Amino acid sequence: MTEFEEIKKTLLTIYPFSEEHLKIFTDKLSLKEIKKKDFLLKQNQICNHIAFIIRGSFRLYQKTEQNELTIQFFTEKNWVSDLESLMLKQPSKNYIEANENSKIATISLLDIHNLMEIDSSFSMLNSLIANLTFPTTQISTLKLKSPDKRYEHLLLNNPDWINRFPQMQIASYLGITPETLSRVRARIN
Amino acid sequence: MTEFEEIKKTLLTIYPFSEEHLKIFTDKLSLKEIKKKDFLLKQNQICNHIAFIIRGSFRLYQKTEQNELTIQFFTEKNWVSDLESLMLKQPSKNYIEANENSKIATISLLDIHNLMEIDSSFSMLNSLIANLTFPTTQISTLKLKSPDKRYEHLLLNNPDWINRFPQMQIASYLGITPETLSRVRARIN
DNA sequence: CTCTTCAATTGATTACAATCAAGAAATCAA
DNA sequence: TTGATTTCTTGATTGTAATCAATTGAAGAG
Repeated sequence: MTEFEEIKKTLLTIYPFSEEHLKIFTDKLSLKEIKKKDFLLKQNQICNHIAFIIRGSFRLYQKTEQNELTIQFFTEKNWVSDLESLMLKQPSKNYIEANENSKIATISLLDIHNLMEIDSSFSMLNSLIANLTFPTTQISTLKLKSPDKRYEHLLLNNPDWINRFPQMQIASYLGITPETLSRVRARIN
Repeated sequence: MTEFEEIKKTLLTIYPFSEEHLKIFTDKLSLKEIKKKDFLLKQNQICNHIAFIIRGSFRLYQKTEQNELTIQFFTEKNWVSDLESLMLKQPSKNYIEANENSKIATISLLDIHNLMEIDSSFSMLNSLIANLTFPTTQISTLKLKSPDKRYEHLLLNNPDWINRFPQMQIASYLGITPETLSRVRARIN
């Protein structure tokens, strides 16, 4: 299972787990195929898994009256979840939708907690969960508001997103209208 | 130590710890007085503690070229820390400054991890850490941009902040200028 | 208590992104 | 492949928050 190797690699960046421990962890994983436009999570569901993206991409967003508000994108070799719902065990405000046909490996929070009881070194999996997303950066870029600056910031930090996700979604992520994004792109390129 | 009672109460909201466990936890706490304008954390320091606010308030902010950008406020009976620096063990981008003379009880992340090794029920302390702040809500309110709406949202959710923190800081938190905030207030009241 | 400094208000002007609208391009379904 | 639907681009206009500026008000130092 070469796909588990990638997962083990990400685990080793947070803690020097033994091969044995890694095996115990990966044994808890379930592989799943998710078709484009299918949901990993819907509003009001309580999120109780985290998923490693083997292939494909996802988008976390909220539905407002007449819009979708994109909070975050996730691509392969990263973990995806709704941290807030997961940790607070609350119904989610968000949708997590596959933007492409994707393959993921999921593990439940319960399993993670059980692993922690088996062996304290698994406590380090917390960092894994905590790593999921720190939107602080997003908050500051939103407030340093110039659309051009925000787009440049994206170009610098997540250049791959730009050709991978529809501009409507990128615009929503940046907190601007699609028209403005189009003009920003014309201006900058 | 009646101040520890408040802390125990917050712990019990996340997990039914025994009185004995609560004692083990509170024994790790150190009490500190922090004067107004003193720092709990400065930029580039690695945050390795979390602090319970017994009395007073704090502000987490970034310094930009010529501005301060307020990310979050914290008041008594809540935990304060820089989640990102804490979990990723990275130099912080932020300052955490006392807005008033304050009294806190701190515990190191190391101590928390040690507790987890002693007894797996302490693994539940993760939720404590995770609880620190979920800025997702902030992101959506920033994008649903009308200053009036943002202020109303604040009035609804954190009315106490409004008379407690300077309007410059509130404005920065809302991502608007002080002038605009002043006008919003005149409009709404 | 007074003086100084910093914060908040109010006004006038400007800049710029949202909105409205229409056409071009790309994506999707049959 | 074709047609239908959605997304993207480009233009013209409008609304609104930022900026600049001046005054009032509050807080802090001595």
